[in-house]
Amino acid sequence: MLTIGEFSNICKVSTKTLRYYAEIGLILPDAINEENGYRYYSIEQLEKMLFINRLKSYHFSLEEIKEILKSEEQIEEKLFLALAHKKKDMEQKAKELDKTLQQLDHDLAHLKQGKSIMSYLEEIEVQLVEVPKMYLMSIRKMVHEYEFADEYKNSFCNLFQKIQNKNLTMYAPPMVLFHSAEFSPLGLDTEFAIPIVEYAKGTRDFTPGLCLKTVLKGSYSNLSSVYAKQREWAETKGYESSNALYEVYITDPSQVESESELITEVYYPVRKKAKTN
Amino acid sequence: MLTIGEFSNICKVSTKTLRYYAEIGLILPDAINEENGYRYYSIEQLEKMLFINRLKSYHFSLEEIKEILKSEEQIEEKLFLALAHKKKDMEQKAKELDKTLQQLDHDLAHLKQGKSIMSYLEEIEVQLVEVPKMYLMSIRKMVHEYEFADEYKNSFCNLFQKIQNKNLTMYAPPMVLFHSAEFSPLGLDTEFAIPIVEYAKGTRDFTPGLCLKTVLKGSYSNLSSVYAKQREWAETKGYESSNALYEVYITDPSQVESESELITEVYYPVRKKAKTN
DNA sequence: CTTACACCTTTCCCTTAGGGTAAAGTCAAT
DNA sequence: ATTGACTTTACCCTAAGGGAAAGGTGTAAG
Repeated sequence: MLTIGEFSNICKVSTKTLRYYAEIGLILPDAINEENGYRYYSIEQLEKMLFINRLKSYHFSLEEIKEILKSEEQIEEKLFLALAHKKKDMEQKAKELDKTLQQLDHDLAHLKQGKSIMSYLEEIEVQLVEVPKMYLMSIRKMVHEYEFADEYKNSFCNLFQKIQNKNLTMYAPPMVLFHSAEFSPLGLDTEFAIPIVEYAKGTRDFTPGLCLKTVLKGSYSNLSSVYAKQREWAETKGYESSNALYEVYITDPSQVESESELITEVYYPVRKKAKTN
Repeated sequence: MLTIGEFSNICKVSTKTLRYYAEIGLILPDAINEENGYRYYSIEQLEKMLFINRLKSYHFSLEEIKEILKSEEQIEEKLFLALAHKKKDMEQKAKELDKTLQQLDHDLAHLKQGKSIMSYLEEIEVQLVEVPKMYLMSIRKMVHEYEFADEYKNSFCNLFQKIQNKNLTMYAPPMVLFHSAEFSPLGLDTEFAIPIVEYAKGTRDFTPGLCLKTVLKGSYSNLSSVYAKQREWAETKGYESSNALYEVYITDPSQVESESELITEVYYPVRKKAKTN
């Protein structure tokens, strides 16, 4: 039998950690001296501890490791599935890390040239446009971010068929309107819509009127920069919000190879502010 | 002025987060209504918030971000240094992620063949050897892990010179002995030593005697597996520890291209256990 | 003018995976 | 018997917020 200190030295796991693992039931000492509470670990437990360390290196949470260890019968299948899943996670993470590193390089290059990191904001163009009244054929539902691409495809597939059936004419590219900006547990209140020339049953009026319009090329992560820029523009030119903003996805997010090919139009309905001074 | 909710929607940062940032002084509302405590943010703060988001995406801690924002004068230089440093961190991280992914693939392949993940343990060979008495020329000091490679080089450089000066004969490859297994704030109690044939002043006796010996090829992260294996071997064959274990670094860790080229011998001094039954 | 409802406030507890420290008890060797 | 290394429990702390509760506001519609 090994004392906690010996066990700790062999496995390179601190005694503190071992006590914690005992507390959460991950690996319990083989025996505990009733009188003084000393923990004793068996030689066989070394292998279990090494296994735990291995899983930890794969970024499993202790809860997940417990779950894997618990399954006695089908441990191999469960382990295989868990590992395969973790692999995907980690590949995703690696990809993101790579993307972030590219961004970082980009920023560093900018700085070297004496430009500010946030100078990209100045390249965001805001135009004031009058958007004519449209008829929309649309589907509105709560959508989570992760299912957005799928819903996008399904909804527009659906809408295109309806249009064909009813012999209607498309007036502009498909649009997506978000009717609430905040995230709720149900997802975002999303309306997939196609502007139609003719009025027809099942369509609705859409009259955004005067709008600030910005064309965003590339990743959606820059959306908030666009929002900010438009807000700033409105502020300095004396406009105020008149309605909920909406976005037009010129490119189909599920069809695009790289994020950099994405094209999105952001519309922010405004009106001239009444003079207050 | 923007309410916290508007500010939150534009920047895609939760109101909870904004309150937290105000609490830690990262970004304070431009104005607070004295009567009802409502926070109001200005349009100018949007850019600051976007900047914070950018830095967050580079894995800066909020504390670090605060530090960067605080420096008004030399913000560009500071930012440049910080970014360059973060870049190194992230590249290191990416490398580790890559290594872990390779390991994972390896394990998955093993599982597919129906082998257990821990089956590698069975390939760790433990031999019982009698190590003859040696004279050691050595330097002993507290060494941190991160300075190990440097200390290794310096110490052996030093020792080699001494040997040459005194005209002594090397008896075996350079060794490193760890006299305490646990980590202390001062580092590990490390002895860099070269076995010498002749007895000479400045050398010390070293008589490990009977030892379990294992040759480890590859990364040090498998050291604990070796320890565990030797312990198990000793247990089942009725041996017990007789002295502190030591390791011999056949390869110079600073000269090796890839971790997989590392060769380390682990010696675990033992004696036959007195029969207790 | 009232009411409904969305929005805002503070306060308290919870999360992960342990680290640090203190006070007190215990083991083995000298 | 003493010493020094080891062990125990108990308590507080971390980073970056999330969740919920309880109560106060703002505004738009009826």
